[in-house]
Amino acid sequence: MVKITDVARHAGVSPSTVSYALSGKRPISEETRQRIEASIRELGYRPHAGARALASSRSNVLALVVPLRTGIHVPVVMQFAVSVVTAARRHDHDVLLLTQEEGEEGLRRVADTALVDALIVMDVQLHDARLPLLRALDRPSVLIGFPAAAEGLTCIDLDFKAAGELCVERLAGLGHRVVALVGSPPEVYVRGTAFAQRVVEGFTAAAHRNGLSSSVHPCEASPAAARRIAEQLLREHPALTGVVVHNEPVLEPLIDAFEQLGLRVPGDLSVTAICPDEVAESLRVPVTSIALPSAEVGARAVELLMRKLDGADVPGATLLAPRLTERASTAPRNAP
Amino acid sequence: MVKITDVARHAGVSPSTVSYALSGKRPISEETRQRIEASIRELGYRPHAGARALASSRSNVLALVVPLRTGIHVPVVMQFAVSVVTAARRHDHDVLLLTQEEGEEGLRRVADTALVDALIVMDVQLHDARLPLLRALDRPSVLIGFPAAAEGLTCIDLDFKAAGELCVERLAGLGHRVVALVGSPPEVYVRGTAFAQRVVEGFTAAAHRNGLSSSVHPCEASPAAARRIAEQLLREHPALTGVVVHNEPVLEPLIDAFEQLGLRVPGDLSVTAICPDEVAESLRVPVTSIALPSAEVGARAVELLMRKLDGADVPGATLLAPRLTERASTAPRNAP
DNA sequence: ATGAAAGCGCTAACAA
DNA sequence: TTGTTAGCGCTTTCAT
Repeated sequence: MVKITDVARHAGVSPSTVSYALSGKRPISEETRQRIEASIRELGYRPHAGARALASSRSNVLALVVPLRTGIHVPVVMQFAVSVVTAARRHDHDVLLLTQEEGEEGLRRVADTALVDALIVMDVQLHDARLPLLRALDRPSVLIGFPAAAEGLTCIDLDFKAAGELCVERLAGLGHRVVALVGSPPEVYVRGTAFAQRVVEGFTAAAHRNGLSSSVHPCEASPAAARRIAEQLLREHPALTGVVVHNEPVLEPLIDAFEQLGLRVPGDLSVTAICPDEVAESLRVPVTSIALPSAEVGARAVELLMRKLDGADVPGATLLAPRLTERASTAPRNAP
Repeated sequence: MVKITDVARHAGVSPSTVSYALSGKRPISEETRQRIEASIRELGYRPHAGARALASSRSNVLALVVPLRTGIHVPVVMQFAVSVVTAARRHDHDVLLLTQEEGEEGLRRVADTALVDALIVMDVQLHDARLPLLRALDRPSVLIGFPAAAEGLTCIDLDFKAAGELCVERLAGLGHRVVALVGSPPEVYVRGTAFAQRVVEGFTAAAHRNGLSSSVHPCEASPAAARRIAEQLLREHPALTGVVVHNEPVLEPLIDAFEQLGLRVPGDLSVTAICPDEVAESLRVPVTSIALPSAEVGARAVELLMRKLDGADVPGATLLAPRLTERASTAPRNAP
């Protein structure tokens, strides 16, 4: 194995000069730098990661904790992971993959052994058991998602309020005047500041702003519940022509129910959803939707972490702008 | 930070004794071990990963290279990655995530900097550009998939021949007497020892063994080609009642074509496929299929790597037994 | 602009 | 069964 002293000897300089040439942490004369670079190439030198980590107390590795829960959309996770790796590489860092399963002990282990410099935690729950630990660790972290109490933590996620707004704006733009939100199961709204509530806020505010008649309907995640909601909507809001769905499992049965009740999508009813693109695309009627911008979330999470590692202050909350993808479930309102 | 000397002092022993107590590389008296363990707990000691790696020239980290190619089934990759992490942890190793995108330079980097001890490479192509590098690296690797020339490499994959056989056996067991294989595009068969050919071998051998009439049909990955094959099969093999499909993108259009031609699946025609479970499940008619056992492949790949790291010899080729999942596309042959 | 030298925290000979 | 000690290869003060 070729080491830094070999390079130093070959280039006729001291090891520290090679080190500084590599890190750029102090000025090196152009000529010396050239010689060093030539020696490095010629000898095929690669600094030993462990030695570096030991001497500099920086491993240049980030931990990424991925969820295993069923109900999480796997392609979203994968896309996210890839974007984290890509972004990390741009900053000369690598990514260590941890599974949720490892739990708090896993986080503590990679942090306390100095195996990683910082952590990215996906799928953060409202009352996540890992929060106290993340606050206590001596290395920075970024959470994907917002827990109920985010003080002292750095979080990033889709701007769900803006997403709710955007869905309504699009429906309004298509001429719809009566809209409904089919939301998450009731219990989701109960436990404090949830992203589900943010959707409701955005939905309601935008409906108001646009002078639309609107209503909000929490919905259990079952086909039967979807069917009931569809019937209720037709009964109570006969003029309804626009629906926003923020409840993945219910999306398909809901559309089916509407059609069985004699409403064509998008002929009689326009539907927009907040859900992964894979879900929206794969439905019988591909649904106009807003997805979590996973690649952007990953890249931004890494940027935040890098700034924290540089000792800079970063915002505690980062909200990403929603992007709506037009598909087959939306159309202009029929002439009355 | 608490270090090994702190633990040693606290326990009244030397640092090396603590080290040996931790690694088990030499016998420690029960009493001493107890004292050391107590000190470790009390002080909250965690060995520094970088220092360890430097002193022992083992990082206890494996690299996992995941594909980005479109056409690769993402859930399969993810499931595989999770099983690699889980298996690695059982052997006290962590997993560094690399993307295909990083290419050979990425492999060389993590190997030459001693960031990882060994590598797992997914989605190995028949003539993979990384093969020479993997052979030349000073650390062991395991490939998922078989390249055309696998000498000097350790590979693992589904036993595609056995998969071809198993499909036929199932159809034969259901009473089918005339079967066809709709295979990969023709060019796949041209370029040497491919997994596609292994399927053909198994299919043909099993058909023979069971006294079935059989035929093999390479097929382009397009709906039009699927349609043509369907028509051709009906024309040339009117008694056909069993089809094996080893061509993912063609699966759905092929079944559609059969039904448009008046054949019910599985009423008139039984279909089995070799494809990811996600694909098989999501079709209009869920298809009886054999999937790549990703979790098992991941776990086995790690085991192989561990044995190589221990200096043991391992087989160059590991073939995993296929497992067939019964779904809605197969039924006993109609009484004639 | 460069060099000398002291560690970083651990492992593994070598000794006893 | 345990201790002593010399590195592992690099970074970073402190000097010059």
